[in-house]
Amino acid sequence: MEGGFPHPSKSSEFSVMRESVAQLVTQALAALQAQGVLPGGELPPCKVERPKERQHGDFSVNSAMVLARAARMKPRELAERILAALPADQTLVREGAVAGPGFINFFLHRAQWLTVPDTILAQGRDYGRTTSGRGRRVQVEFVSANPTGPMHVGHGRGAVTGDVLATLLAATGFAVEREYYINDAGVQVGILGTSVLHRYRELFAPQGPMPDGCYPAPYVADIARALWDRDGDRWLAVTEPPRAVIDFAIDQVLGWIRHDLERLNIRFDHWFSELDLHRKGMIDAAVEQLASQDLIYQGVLEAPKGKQPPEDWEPRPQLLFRATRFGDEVDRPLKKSDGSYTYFAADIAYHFDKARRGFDQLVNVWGADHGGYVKRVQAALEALTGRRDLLDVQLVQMVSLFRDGEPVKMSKRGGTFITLEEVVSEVGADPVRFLFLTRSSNSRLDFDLELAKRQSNDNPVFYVQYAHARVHSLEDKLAERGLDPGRWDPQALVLEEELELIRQMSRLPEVVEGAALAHEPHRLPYYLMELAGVFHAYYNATPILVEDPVLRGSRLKLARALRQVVGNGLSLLGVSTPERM
RNA sequence: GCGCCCGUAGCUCAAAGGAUAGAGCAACGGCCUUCUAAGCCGUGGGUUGCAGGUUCGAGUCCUGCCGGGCGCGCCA
Repeated sequence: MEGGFPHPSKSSEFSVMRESVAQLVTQALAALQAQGVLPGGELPPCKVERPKERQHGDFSVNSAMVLARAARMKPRELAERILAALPADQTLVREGAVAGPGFINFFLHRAQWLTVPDTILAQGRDYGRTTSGRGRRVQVEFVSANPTGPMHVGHGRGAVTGDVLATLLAATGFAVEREYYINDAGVQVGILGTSVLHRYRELFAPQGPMPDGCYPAPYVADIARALWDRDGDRWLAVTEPPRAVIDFAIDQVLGWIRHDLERLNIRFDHWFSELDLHRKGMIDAAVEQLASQDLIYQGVLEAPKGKQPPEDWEPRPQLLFRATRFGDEVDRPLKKSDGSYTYFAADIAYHFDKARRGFDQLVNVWGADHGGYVKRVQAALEALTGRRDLLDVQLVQMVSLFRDGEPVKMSKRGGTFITLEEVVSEVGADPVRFLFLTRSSNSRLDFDLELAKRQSNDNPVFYVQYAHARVHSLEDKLAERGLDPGRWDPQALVLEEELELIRQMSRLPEVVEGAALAHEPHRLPYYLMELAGVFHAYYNATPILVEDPVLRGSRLKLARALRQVVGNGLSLLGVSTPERM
């Protein structure tokens, strides 16, 4: 970690201009260390940024401001020293200037930028990938919808978020595994079994109303009929649903869930069963380990203040985990009053198991209503593994459906509930995947079914895909007119718009890496919309298939590079790259 | 009561602690029919909820308020 830049470059491999600049500055800082201007050893981290203002150059470095204190110099003075210490024989930077409070702004040689299209085309589908993950193992757990009913759009958002995050991490050089945690134990799946059993009996004789809390939705009857098809009247005599019936129902629902995920092109490496945790004694083992660390006791929790406590609330002693030792607000219960484990207890065992599987990092994508669980799971993980930062939880806010700007009214009771499957069937996988990532996970998302289907520029998916298709139509047009592809000569590209397009195209690797490391997949769609915007503007203003073979060839290569960048970006999102639209 | 998330242009939202806070839509003004998309170009629009603090620098970090969402025990 020499020179104060967090990611020592491997720019020969990726040809990221930014890395090359970082390398240059690193050399200068090392020289200043040798001269005694800067203290030896590791320096605080500095940044190379893309300035918003063109007049601030191609790249901007903040080293002088960060290191001024250590150097006991004013930032601008130090900036001058850094500039003077740059290697003399470099061909990258045309000009370096000290500006503002002490930024060093670098203006690159035009010829350097003009090497980028060739680099992109040479790297092809690999352009955008980096190795900074260094093969470290990351597990992304996502969806994990209860196997008690069809997935809704909120699950879909979590599914896309987790899937793309996993893809981005893989593209950044991590070894990634996708995992689905099946909540096939506990009360809810029992209710599913009871509901199915009720509908099953109705196939033989009229029954009374469903017991309280059961699922009235039509899919339950579908499961009951399938159960009848397989087992006949075998379960007529039972009163409580046997495990075989529950398992049958869960399998049916999981089949739908897999199908829905498949339609979104999402596949998991592992499906992890909560029931296995119970059966294999893994919860007992985890709780015993906590007990051996004196982190478990019998205690009485206070009822939550502020709102009405539950009807049947009464203070009673229960088994508690000392989560407060690890930053949680209160100690958390491990067993219910009937003696069975809480969901939290199973989650402790589950995450303990993840840790023992040797992952360097765990990422969970959860619905925002699970936000209250983050601290306690992290607390338990820290207690069991000593690692505070092993788990990162990305909370995904809810999705609201709209149609032509009007909210879609949904009620489970009224039967107007719209499932993920219905949305995907109506608008297609591409808009769902792309549009679900057009907000930060922390923001609620409005999804307009009509907008998602629209083939026009106000639909971001169309807008980006169309940039890709446009280049292909240029190829068609080329053949149609009997033109040859011309010749590449960077000298022919003299327009500022062309340089700007190249600068934007050069950003893909840093956007991918940044989105992966920050666990913020929405950055990629935003980048692609901006890139597509720059290209569309260029395309609208500038004829590409011109008579002059040199100009034609040069602009065509630019367009082909653009197609590669947009295509790679869309592929990382799991969105198709149509050649015609 | 406590914790987490959110509060940014009329609307929906961006912005690894960086310079003069950006896009899309809407509004306003212009051009138009030309490598497929009633399209393209441009303009205006802000005390980043409020008040302090940290530092070279805060929409971003800290503290306290205001407003909204989620959660805090037997759902997962």
